[in-house]
Amino acid sequence: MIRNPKLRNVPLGIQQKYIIVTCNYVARDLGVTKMMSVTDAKEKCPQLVLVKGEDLTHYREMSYKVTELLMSYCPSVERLGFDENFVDVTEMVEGRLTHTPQSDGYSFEGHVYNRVSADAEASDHPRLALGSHIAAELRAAISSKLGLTGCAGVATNKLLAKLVSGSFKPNQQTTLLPEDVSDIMGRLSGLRKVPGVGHQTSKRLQALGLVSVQDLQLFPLADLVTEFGGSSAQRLKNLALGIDDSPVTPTGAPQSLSDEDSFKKMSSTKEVLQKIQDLLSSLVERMYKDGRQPQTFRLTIRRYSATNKWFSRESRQCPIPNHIGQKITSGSSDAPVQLVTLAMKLFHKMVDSSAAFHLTLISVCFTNLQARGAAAGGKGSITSFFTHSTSPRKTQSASQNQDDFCPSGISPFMDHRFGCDMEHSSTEGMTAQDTLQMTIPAESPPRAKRALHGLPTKQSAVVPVAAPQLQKAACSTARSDPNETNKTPKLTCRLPPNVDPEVFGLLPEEIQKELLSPAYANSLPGPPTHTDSHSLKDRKETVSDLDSSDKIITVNQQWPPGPRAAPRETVTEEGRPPSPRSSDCRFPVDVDPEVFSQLPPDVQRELMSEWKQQKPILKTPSSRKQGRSSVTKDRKAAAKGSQANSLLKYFKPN
DNA sequence: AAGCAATAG
DNA sequence: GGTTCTATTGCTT
Repeated sequence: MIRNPKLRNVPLGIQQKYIIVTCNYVARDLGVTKMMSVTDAKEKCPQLVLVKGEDLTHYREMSYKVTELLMSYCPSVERLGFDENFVDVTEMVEGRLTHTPQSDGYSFEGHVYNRVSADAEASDHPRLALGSHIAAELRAAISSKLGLTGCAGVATNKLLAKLVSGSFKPNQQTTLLPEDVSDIMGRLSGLRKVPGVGHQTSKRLQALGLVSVQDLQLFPLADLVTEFGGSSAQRLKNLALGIDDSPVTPTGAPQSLSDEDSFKKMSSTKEVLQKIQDLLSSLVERMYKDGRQPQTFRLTIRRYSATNKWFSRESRQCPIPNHIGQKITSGSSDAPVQLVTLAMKLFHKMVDSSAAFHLTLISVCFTNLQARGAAAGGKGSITSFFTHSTSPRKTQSASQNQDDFCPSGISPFMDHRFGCDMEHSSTEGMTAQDTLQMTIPAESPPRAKRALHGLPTKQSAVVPVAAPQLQKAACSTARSDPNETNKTPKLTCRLPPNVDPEVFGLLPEEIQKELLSPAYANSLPGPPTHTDSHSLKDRKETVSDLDSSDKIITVNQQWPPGPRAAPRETVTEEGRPPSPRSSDCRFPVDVDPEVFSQLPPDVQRELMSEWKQQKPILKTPSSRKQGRSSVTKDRKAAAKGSQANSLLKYFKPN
């Protein structure tokens, strides 16, 4: 993520608190590792340049840009953290397969695992070969449009795509052939290396005497079942065999937004209140920009205990009353105050503030995010607390449903998956790694007959992408002065409903006055009070300053032309989208192809992806297993429909 | 629906 | 195996 060319050849680490959470390759070569303490890192590498990274805003934004870009090519994108994406490219592959002449020889783009020359195999694996080309195209797009580099892995399922993506490291891609599944799994140094096997699981497996992947492959399923239960046992065994039938589940807009901070010690409720206020003011701002209305609020803490070092997290949550939720959505300046009140109630459910306590972390979280009806009163009228970064973009509710644009010839074959893994370098002091993963059908329409070392006929591919990290430049404005947290007991009798007198007493005087002003007396929507209207604006200005300054370059290391060579905002992009794309999707009947062809390429691509997306959304339910809890089951599908508006914000930049 | 555990980057 | 700051899913009550 650090794009400053001057930092490119300098050891760089991203610091959160006293930890180096990640670092560039220069630093790694000098002995710095991820999660190393700052002290150790500086010892190993005194020249190490550190960049603060606690604020994830810029990483998150860039991360979603990558996901959006991928979705514009293929809607089936599943995020994994901020820097990896799985893409199921099965349909793209099938589309290209049917539209390309048989006589065309296939070849692989990038590396092929365990192969030096794979040309011979390409015709044996036309889908994987096509997937490798798609992966290369996606990486090229990410590079040219976002200035990020990274790796990709192409394989027949998510597990394999992820594993193979790291085979050639930086900024390369590799494809895994089915005949090498057993090899790649067998080479893993231990069970812990299997994605999906975390620390706890590997400990339990070790207790059964299982250490290597082979141990697990050979272990009787029945014995595994007694330890883990049926479904977990089968899944674990499958993972060891390189079998993963989990679908690429489109991630869509986030299901929760949270903000947290950790510290050595916090032991007074005054500090707690202040911290919660700070966290909430930035969280509420994010929530407002999101546009959805949160239905539940959660507060979590981590306590320190002398005997047991760190105690795990505890949380309490509660519904958010509608009138408060609406204040968030509308940008009302007293939303944070109301929420602080809620939060303090939750806090007191966990902590007896009359006794001593020692907290090391506080987190606030909004969940159960509900898309607003595009209805009345919208946020357009409220201008106070925050400023809008995005104007109410095209609320095109049009054509929600035209289902049949995609190649009808694609029946539910197996899916191939392609995985890519990308390492990017970017702006100012940071490096991040992104991974793209893609899925593609492996065997074609005719059923796969080959047993591929125990692999199911189902295949998919995944490509990873990296998200850059930008240094945060501005803090959100702190609204209160801790020193003025004096009580004003006499005023409590006039407090509006929903305001806890005790909490009120701890609030800064300014806020107290605000609460007591006529505007709040009857807890009505109230006139815009813009006491804090500068908070967001400051942030935006900072960002654009960075964008236009010489220090932030949108180009990464690999681009010879110095700074800002890559058009970033200038999405004019005349490039390639048109030709390859048109074979992947058909026009709706009411679109004149000639007119379409004259649209700017990026508009073409966007329209294409919109049309294509109708399908997968409707298709999703069928690919999800039925019979589960029903509530969780079609959450994603439901979200797709009802959250269409907010999804635009995430997946349709301007 | 609430709270926590596990996994992941 | 925990450190940071997130985010998701599944289990249990």
